[in-house]
Amino acid sequence: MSQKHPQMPKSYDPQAVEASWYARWEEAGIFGADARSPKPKYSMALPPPNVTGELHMGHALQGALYDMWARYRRMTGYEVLWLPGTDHAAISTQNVIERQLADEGTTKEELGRDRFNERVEAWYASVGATIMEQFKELGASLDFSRLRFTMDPGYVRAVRTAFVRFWEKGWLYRGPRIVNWCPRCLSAISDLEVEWQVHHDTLYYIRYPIEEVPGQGVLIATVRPETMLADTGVAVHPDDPRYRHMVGKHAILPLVGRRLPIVADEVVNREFGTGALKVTPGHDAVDWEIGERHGLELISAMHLDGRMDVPDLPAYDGLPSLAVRELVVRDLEAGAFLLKTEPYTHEVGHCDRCDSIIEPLISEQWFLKMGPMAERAIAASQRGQVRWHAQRYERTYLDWLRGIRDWNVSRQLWLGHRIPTYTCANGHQFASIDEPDHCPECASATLEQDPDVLDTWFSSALWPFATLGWPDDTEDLRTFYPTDLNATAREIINLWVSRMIMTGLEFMGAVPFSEVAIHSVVQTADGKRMSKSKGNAIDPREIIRRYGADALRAWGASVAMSSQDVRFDESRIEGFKRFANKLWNATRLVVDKLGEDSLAVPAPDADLDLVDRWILSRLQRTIEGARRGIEDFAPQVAINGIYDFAWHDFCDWYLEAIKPRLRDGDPAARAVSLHVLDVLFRLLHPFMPFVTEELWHRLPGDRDFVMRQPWPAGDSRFSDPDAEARVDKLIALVEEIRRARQAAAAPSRGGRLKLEQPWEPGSAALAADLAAVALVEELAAQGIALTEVAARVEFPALGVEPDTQTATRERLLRELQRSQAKLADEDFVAKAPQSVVDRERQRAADVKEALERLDGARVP
RNA sequence: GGGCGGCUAGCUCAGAGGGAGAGCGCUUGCUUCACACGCAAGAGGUCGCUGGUUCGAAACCAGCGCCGCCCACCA
Repeated sequence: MSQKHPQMPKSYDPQAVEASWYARWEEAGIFGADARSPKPKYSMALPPPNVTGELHMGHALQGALYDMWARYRRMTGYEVLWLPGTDHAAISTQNVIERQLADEGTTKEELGRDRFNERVEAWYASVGATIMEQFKELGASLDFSRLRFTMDPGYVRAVRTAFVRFWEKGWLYRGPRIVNWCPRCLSAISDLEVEWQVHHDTLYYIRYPIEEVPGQGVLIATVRPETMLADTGVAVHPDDPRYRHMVGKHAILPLVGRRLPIVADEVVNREFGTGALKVTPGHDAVDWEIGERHGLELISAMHLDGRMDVPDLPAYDGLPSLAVRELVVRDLEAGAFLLKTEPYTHEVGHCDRCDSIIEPLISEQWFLKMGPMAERAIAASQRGQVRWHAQRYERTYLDWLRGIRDWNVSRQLWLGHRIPTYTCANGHQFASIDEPDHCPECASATLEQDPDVLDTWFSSALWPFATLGWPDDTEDLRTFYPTDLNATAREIINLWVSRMIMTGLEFMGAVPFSEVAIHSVVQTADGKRMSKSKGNAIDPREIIRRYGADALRAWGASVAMSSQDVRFDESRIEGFKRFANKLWNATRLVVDKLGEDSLAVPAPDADLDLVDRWILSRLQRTIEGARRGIEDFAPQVAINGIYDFAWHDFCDWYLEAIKPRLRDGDPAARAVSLHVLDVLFRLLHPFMPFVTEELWHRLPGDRDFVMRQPWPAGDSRFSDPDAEARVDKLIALVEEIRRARQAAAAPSRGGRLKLEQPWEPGSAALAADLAAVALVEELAAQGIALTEVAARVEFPALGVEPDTQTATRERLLRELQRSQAKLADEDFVAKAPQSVVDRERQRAADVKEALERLDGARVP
C-alpha cells in the first residue's frame, strides 16, 4: 500500500472533505479568468440572485448547471470566466426591510432616509456574503475577484449612462399615464410584474339613465362599482344595433349626476355583460385608451394608498375602495339603479412582490420606448444569433417582443437607482451621467433630481456588459463580451433575458450571449410552488449537509434540462450520495491493490484480456455519450450514462471479474482499473467536483487539481463491439446460473457447471467464477439445462434437480411465436428495412437455439 | 381568449418509429476478504382516453380529458 494513502475509511464522508477542497481551489486561484490567456474564451455571467434572502433550491440547481459548464469548458481548453454577482432588487429588498421594521414596531418614515439606507447597506453586506458562501458550499467555480453588485459605484455609472443614452435618443418620456399601482409599495410596477390571480367576485348590472330620452337607460355591467365615481363616459360597440341610437347621447351617472358621453368603440365586447361599458379612464387601462380616443374627461378618484379620493362625495371620501364598493352598491340599490348581480370569476392583478391588489391609476411615470430595440432583437433572433434550449422558448420571447409596449421604468421607492434627470430653477430638464452642479442651459446651480428610482430590471438588463466594465472600454469587456451562455428559469424570459438581448444590441452592437438554456423549476415534493413565505422551501445547505454538494449537483444535472418542472425528490439525491460512496469504495479496492510500480496507460492496440477490452470499449462509449449530452444541453444524458457505467459496468462486473487478477498483481488489471478511475473522475468532475477531486488525489502519483486536467477526449480505437458482444453473452450466462440457483433455493455458493459444447475457455472459467460454481467435465446427476450457452448446471445439497426452467421455456416459446408471426407477415418482410427483418430472423434463430438447448431436441 | 408543456412501475422521472427503462420503495436470499450508503435474485406497466397514419406507434397526426406554466386592452 502506498504511503501516500495510508488508509481509506470504509465510507465516504462529504462533510469531511468538501470545505477543505473548496478552500484549496480558491487559494490556488483556479477559478480566476485571465483576460490575456491565449486560449479561446468562454464566458458566462451568473444570473445575480436578489439580495432578499438566502439561496433556494432553484439557485442551487442553476448553480450546479452553470458550474458544470464552467468546469467542462475549462477542461476542454477554454479560458473560462464565470462572473458572480448579486442584484439589489429594489422593490423586494425594500419590502423585506419594511417588514422587519414593522416587526420592530416602526416604519421607514419614522426611521428616516439615512438610517433606512444604513439598514439596507447592512442587509446587503450580510445577505450578499451569505449568498456567496452558499455558492461556495455548492462548489461553484466563480471568479470572485470579479464579484459585482448592481449598486456598485461602477454599476451606477453604467445605469446612468444607459439612461442618458436612451434620453439622447428621445426614447424616454414622462407623463401621466394609467399604470399598475401597488397601494402597499406605493409605487408603480410594470406589466410584467403584475401577477394575475383568480378571484370569485360579483358582476353588478347598473342602469345609467339617458339624459336625452327620459325613462330610458343603458345597462352596464361591472365588477368594480366603486370606480363608477370616476366614470366619464359609456362605450358601446359601433356595430351593435341595440345601442346604435344612443351613441352621441349622454348617460347620467347615478349617485353622482355627471353627464357621460356615450361613445362607440371597437374594443367593446358585445358578448360580455350587456354590451355596454362604463368608461373610467382614471382607473382602468382599457378605459384609459378609450378615453384617449374619444377625448373623455380624466378623473382620478383614488389616493395612492388605495383610499377613495372624492371630496365632493363626503359619504365615500377617504374610505378604502372595498368599503366604498359596499356603500355604492347599497346606495345604488336604494336608488333602484342596481338591476341584478351575478357571481363572476375573473383574474385580478396582484403585486408580484407583496401580493397586494394592483390598482390601475393615473400617475406621472417615465416610460422607455421599446419598439426600435424590440425590432433589432427580433431580427437578431431570426438571424440565429441566439439559440434557445429548449428551442420552443424562443417563441415565448418573440411573441412578447412582437407585441411589446413601452416600459414603465420609474418606481416610487426609497431604494434603487435614482433616475438621473434634473430640473433647474428655471424649469429646464436634463439627464446627466455625472452628478451635475449646474444647468447646462441656463447655468442655474439650483437643481432638483427626479425623486423616483428605476425599475430593478433596468439595471439587470445591462448585466452581461455592465459587469465587464461598460461603459468603459475595458480589457474584460473586449475579451469576454459577448458571453456564451445564459441559463435561467422560464419565468424571467421576458423580464430579463429579452431585455438583456435588447440592451446588448443597443449598447454593444451584439447579442449578449449566443445560447440561452431554460432550466426546470423546482417544486415541492407534492408539486407546489416552493416559497419561503409558505414555509415549504428547502434550504440547499440542509441538503448539502445531509448528502453532500456533489449529490445535490448530480441530481440537479439529472433534472435541470429534461423537463419544465421537477418535483423535489430527496430519494434521488440520496441515490447520488450512495453513488459517491460507491466511487469511494471502488477506488479503495483498486488503490489498495496497486503496487509501487508506475503503470502505463493501456494502449488501444495492446493485447488485453476480453474483460479489459470490454470495459475500455464501454468507457469509450460512455465518454462519447457524456460529451454529446453536455454539448447538446442534455446533462441528464451525461450524468445518467456515467452513473450507469461506473456502477453497473465497472463496479458490478469489471471489478468483480478482475478481483483475482488484482490480488495476483496482474499488471494489465491494475493498469486498466486505474485508467478507468482516472478517466471516470475527469469525466465526472464537472458534475461532482468534490468526490472526484478527493479520489483523484488518492490515485498514485503527484496530481494537480482535476479541473486542470483535460476532460477525457476518448479514443475511438478502444471501441470493440466484438468484446462487448462476448461479454454480454458471458453476463447473460452468469445471470442465468444465478437465476437457476435462486429458483432451486440452492445455497448462494457452490455447484458445478459442465459445458456441453466447446465455449471460449477464458469466458467459461470467468463465468463459473462469477456464478460461484466449479467448471467440471462431468456432473453428478443430470443437472439443469441452460439456454445462453450449451451447458448444464447442478447445485449441491439437492436430492432431485428441481424444474427451474419451465418459466424460461414458456417465455422463450412466446418469443418464438411472436417472432415467427412477424416473419410470416408478407408486408413486414416486404416493407420493413432489411436490417430490421434480418434482426428478427436472428432473434428467431437465437430463441430456437435456446429452446433446443433446454430440451435437447430440435425445435421446428 | 391565445400559446406552450406534462400525463410511462407504488413514488419521482428518463425514453421520441422496430422487443418497456432508471433511482427510490416492495419481496426473497446473503455479516462473500471495496462498499449493508452494499451484493444477488425477483415482483410490479392496455405508456391519460378516442380515432388516424404506418408492415410496425409509448413515440408521428387529429380530437378529447385532467394538471401546470407563460402571454393577452382580463369590463
